[in-house]
Amino acid sequence: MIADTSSTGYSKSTEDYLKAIYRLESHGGPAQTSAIAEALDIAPPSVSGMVKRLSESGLLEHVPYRGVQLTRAGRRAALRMVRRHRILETYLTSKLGYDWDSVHEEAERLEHAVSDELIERMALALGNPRYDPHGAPIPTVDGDIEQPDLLSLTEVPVGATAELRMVSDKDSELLRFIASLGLRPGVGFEVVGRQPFRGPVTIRLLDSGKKEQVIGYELAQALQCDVLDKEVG
Amino acid sequence: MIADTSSTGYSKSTEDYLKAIYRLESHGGPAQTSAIAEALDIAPPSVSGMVKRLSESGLLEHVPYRGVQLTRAGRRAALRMVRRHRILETYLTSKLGYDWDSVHEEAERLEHAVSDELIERMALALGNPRYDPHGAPIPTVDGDIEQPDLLSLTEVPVGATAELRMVSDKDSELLRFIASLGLRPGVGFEVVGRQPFRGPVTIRLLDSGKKEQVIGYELAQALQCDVLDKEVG
DNA sequence: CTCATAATTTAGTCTAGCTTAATAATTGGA
DNA sequence: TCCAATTATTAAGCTAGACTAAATTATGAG
Repeated sequence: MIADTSSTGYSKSTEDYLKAIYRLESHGGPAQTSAIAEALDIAPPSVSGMVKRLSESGLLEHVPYRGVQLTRAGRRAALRMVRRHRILETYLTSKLGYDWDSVHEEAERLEHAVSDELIERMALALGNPRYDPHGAPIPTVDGDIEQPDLLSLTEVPVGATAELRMVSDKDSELLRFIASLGLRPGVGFEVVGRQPFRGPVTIRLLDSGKKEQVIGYELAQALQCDVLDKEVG
Repeated sequence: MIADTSSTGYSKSTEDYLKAIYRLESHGGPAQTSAIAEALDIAPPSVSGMVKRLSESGLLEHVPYRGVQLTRAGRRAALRMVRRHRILETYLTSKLGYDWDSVHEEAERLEHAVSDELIERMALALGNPRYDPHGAPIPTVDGDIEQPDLLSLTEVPVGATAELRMVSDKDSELLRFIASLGLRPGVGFEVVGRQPFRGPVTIRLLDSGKKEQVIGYELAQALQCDVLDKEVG
């Protein structure tokens, strides 16, 4: 018997690989060995080995030296993990008082241990939420996931009104910082200005006193926004 | 790095061994290899190997061919797992609608993955409960555990009034069955009769219509009771 | 006290998943 | 076109934790 987890029979490692590959694929094209290694903080040869095992189990297809792509089964398993992770984050935040900058770690461990039943009970207790605390869409039980059409703040045109919709859950310092600026998913703002050469973006929040905030380029890149209204100047 | 879990650095296996050994010790004397093997459904030679590793890590003391005893550190770690398990069972039952006959499995997996922080948040949300849904005492954060002085139903004298206090969480069929008889921790009853030769025990419930129930010897052995009042006949 | 049986440990394997070192394939620039 | 740099793979080896088969120790009955 294998060191399996949450009742799928996949190991924790397998589940982590699938999730990472899913993410990489969604950023375009096949996932490269080095990118997987980087994402999981594992040496590249270890990835080669694991990729071989995963493709033998039919979870992905591997073209040597070219990269991997999830099969239908692989994608299903990956989306199941994504659902678990996001339901867990939502539950921990709204029912157990976790801050949005600290749930990621906890969910990262729990997602391998919870049963499907527990996830669905949590989802039910939450009223089947569609987004997690960072604004990321939660896949359905059937593995459907909304593909929101968002721009990073660096791409929102000056003068436009937009809404922050999604932030990565990975960097808790970043999350704490943007929360301190009054930014959370759902908060609207107007882009007041942007400096060239990867310079900062200035926005004015629409609520709470219409404060202006200057946001560095790196940070702005991490903020996924929905453009509500483009002021025609 | 080791396949560690909940932030203690101990592996899932280690945690399972400690818990099992703790249980066995509390049933008297040092835990024997074969008993550990039986409890964990593992072959005895595997236990010998693991016991060696655990004693090298200072979690237990091993006298070859005689058995093992937890060290202070081992007992602390074991009680931490017991606390986790019982808090989880209580939380799942009272906040997520699990039945008492199905929580054990879920808790068994989660106890290795949750952080101390999550356990304490759950405990707080529950009002720091002292007993789990099966009536078992929950160790404190400091590792103190109540040692309830109970008798199994087979030992409660005929004519006495008693209260069901604790049932093992391991056998979900048993749990379903006794629930169907109206028995739960806290339910009081009078022992009406008992047959010799490991025969059945007859009790009369004190509430809900004072129904009489006949309970087989095996089952009666599993019911831990507090004798409230011994009728002097 | 001795011997058979039961319990335990040792010896030798296996697998998953990781490592580093060495080899091979790909790609972009001159 | 060819070579250097990058990227990926193979090779060899490690650890935790399981297994079976064989050897050892303990125990209880005569």
